[in-house]
Amino acid sequence: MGAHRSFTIAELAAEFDVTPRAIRFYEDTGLLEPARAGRNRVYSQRDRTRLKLTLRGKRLGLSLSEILQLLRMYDSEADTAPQLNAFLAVLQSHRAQLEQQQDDIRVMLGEIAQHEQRCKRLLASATTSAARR
Amino acid sequence: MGAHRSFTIAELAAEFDVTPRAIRFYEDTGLLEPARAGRNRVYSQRDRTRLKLTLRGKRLGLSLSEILQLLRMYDSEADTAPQLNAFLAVLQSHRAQLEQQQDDIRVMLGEIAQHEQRCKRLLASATTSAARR
DNA sequence: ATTTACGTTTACGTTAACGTCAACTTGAGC
DNA sequence: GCTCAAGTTGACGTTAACGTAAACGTAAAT
Repeated sequence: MGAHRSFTIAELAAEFDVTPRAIRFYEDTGLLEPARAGRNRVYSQRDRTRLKLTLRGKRLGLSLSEILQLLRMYDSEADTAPQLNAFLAVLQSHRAQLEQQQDDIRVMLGEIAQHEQRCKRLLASATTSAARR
Repeated sequence: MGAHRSFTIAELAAEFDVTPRAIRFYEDTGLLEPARAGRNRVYSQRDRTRLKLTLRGKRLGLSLSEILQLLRMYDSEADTAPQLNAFLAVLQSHRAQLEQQQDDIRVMLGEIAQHEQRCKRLLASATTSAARR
């Protein structure tokens, strides 16, 4: 149960901490396709999932149109060999980009760790020299 | 030797595959501070490094102003305890964000792997069924 | 009956990050 | 002396991703 619950725009907005305006905007770009109850939008579990994927894509710096391409690819029924090969090519380049980001992150985390060490050393020496008085 | 080489705008543009316009724009925002030879810009190793850091930040989805803050923090001489603690707080939140991104990437790479498997299975079965004829 | 809360559409405003001219200047080569 | 390549400074244009305000509908609560 709750398997095909539905959501209002405000519920999704609260859950994912985005504005209703943003959610409607995502619909304009094709990322979401909510049903309607009269005028009002009704979001399915599928919409919720796509919203979650959208926000994850955004955190990684993808543009909305890039995210849309991904979502479309992922639930497209590619079956011919050319289609499948094209699909694979896109996946590869996407993977390469993610791996580049992983490297970037590793390097940055390393630098952060160094700065943290330095800060803590300085703080420690500051308090001990204060304590000596 | 080459230890404090200098660079023209075109050299940096070629090396990092960005336009001179972008590089000048980064200067406007404060990210770069090239010296001048008459009117012309002369970039030092330091500028080159900052450009590299800038582009890495961009790949991770940071805005130019965020990158500027980081660069400033990293070569600021914080020495009082309040400054150091503020510094540490920023580092922590930055680290948290990077770790979030790491998670996002892990999940996405997992999904990509699944799709790649599926594609390859389908391609294999397509060729074998073709070969059977 | 009328606030109040939540939703809608339409439309214009805004910020970031450059792209794209246009109109020079300047040094190197012919 | 002239051209050409590379650089310069404005200044305006563009795209993405919403924010914001106006004007309205509707259902529930007082």
